[in-house]
Amino acid sequence: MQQSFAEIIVFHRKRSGLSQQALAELAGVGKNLVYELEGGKQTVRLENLLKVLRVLNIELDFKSPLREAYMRERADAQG
Amino acid sequence: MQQSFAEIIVFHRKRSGLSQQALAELAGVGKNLVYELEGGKQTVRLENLLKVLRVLNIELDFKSPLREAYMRERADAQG
DNA sequence: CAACTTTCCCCGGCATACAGGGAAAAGCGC
DNA sequence: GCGCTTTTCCCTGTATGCCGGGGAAAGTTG
Repeated sequence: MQQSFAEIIVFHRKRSGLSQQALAELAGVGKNLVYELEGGKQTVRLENLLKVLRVLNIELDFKSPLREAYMRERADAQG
Repeated sequence: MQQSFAEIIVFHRKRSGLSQQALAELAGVGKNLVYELEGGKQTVRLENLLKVLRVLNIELDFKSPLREAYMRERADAQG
């Protein structure tokens, strides 16, 4: 894929002029979690990653070869 | 924007002809985790979500308004 | 250099995600 | 109806993610 979420988080945080502590508070997580997230730790809870991404206005997207077929089926089912 | 990872996982798993148990084994996680993942549980470890997505050939992508600026900066720094 | 902010990295303790077993219910073909 | 497979949902022990505090190191500003 692209860069790790770690890099992206650091970049967005700094662009927002936030310290790790400030980001943590806005996201409602502990300061250590932000630190670990930025270190690329993968054993974090999805919930907490999402909280941080939300504050930084970053969205998560899924990609797969079957994705288009999925969209077609849904559109089909719903009209 | 898109569907939850839960829906996507179910869809891809069924398309692969796998049972929850089989997917769990391929991903190296417990069967209950697959069950919870498909139920949309957000308190799972990112690591485990990624393991399952990998088996199903689903990639994660990040999107943000600042993303382009990020890419430019990187390209700039590297070449 | 001094003063201040931020980041790094440790710890102690609590909360909870996880694996795996089991059993009832649901689905599916015959 | 009867089998067989799969899914749903419970339980329990263990592992570990998380928080808050703190202090050293690194960075920033003057």
